[in-house]
Amino acid sequence: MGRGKIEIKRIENQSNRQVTYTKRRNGIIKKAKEITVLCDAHVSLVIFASNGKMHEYCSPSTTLVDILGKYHKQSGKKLWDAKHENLSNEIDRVKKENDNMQIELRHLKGEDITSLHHKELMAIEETLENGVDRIRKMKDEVVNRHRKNYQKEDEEHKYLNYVLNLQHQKEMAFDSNTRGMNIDDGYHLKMRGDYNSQMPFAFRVQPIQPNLQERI
Amino acid sequence: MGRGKIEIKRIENQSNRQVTYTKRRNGIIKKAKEITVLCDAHVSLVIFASNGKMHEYCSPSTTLVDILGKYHKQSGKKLWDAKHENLSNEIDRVKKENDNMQIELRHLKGEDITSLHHKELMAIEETLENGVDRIRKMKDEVVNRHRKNYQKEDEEHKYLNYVLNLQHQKEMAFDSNTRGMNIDDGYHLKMRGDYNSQMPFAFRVQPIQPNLQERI
DNA sequence: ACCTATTCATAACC
DNA sequence: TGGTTATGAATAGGT
Repeated sequence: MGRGKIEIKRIENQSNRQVTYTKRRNGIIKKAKEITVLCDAHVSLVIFASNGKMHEYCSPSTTLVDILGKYHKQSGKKLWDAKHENLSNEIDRVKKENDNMQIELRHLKGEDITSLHHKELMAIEETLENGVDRIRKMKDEVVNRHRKNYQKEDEEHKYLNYVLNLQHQKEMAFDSNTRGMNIDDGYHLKMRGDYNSQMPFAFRVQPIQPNLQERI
Repeated sequence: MGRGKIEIKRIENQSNRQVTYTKRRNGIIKKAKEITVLCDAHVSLVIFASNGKMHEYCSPSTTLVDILGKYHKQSGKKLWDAKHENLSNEIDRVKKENDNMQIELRHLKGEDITSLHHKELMAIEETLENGVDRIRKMKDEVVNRHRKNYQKEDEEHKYLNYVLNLQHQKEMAFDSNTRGMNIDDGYHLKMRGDYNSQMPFAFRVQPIQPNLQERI
């Protein structure tokens, strides 16, 4: 139902999927409400979108817990015990995963390696060498990026200083002139044109080597 | 949708209500299945008819219990007791540990490092360098140990060969003597004292360079 | 249960 | 995100 028929299979386009999800979710909840009213049924509906967001509907004058209680009686499935067991299994599974990762981590750090065979040691060494390569490349990239930023900021800072200084000089000159003094020593004549070539040397941008030990 | 529009209010006619219930229940369950597939949502649907009969739908690869677990987390409503909560907490804890290790592992392998600061990259690099050092030392140790073992075994093997050979020679000599022949060519005179210095050169242990690519 | 006129839900488009 | 509309789907009422 819609402008075209669609196959019932996962919608690949992410935003289409989201839109369809919202519309259909509303549709289902509407239907759930209707059936509760029309047929006085009791409905519990819990929907999780793929992004993890939850929506629920529960028929009025009931609660999910009530429904679950009834479910428990009717189905004979013991939700609590099952829940228990599930959780325990989940814990075991995750812990095992944990252990494996722990071991891998230790190996990469060169710990607990006495019992390893040569082939295994070689594999670990390769992984480590790859890692070092990548890390070093990224480090270089970070340093370069930072250096560029720093230069840019420094340049701006120097320029600002220069402009402020110039303004100050002018104010000084103005003050002197109002008092009948002339402090034009030829210095001010240079203060036109592009700021970089005519700026006093002290204000020009210098290549900087930042302290690499500091946080960047 | 039907031959006529109906108001959404309780259907008074018992059998109409029953029929409508069945039709709509199927409709809702179908919709639930569809949204599950189309949008990979997770759905839990429990319906009780007014006569008390229950029907449920739960998206595949999930269980009602799972859904309830997620429900519990999202809504904060406590559906079960402290025991379960403890287990849930344990899972959360272990999973978090998992995530952290996962991240550390990735970093050591040089993955997902674009957002890291320089200081962090340095720390990782150091860890990796330490790891490489240790792994290489262990590798050397393994190779040396293996070489020694190999030499030792080889030595024993050669010695055994020598002894067997010697015995064979004696038997040959014995055989010859019994037939009145003398095959003592001076060779046997050397066969006393330590076996190594007096062994024919071909039997002496040679340093061996094993193929390091093979499993040791 | 099945049928079908009718209403409804919604896919595509904006 | 929210509104519109052409179209296919769901279903009310009848058999």
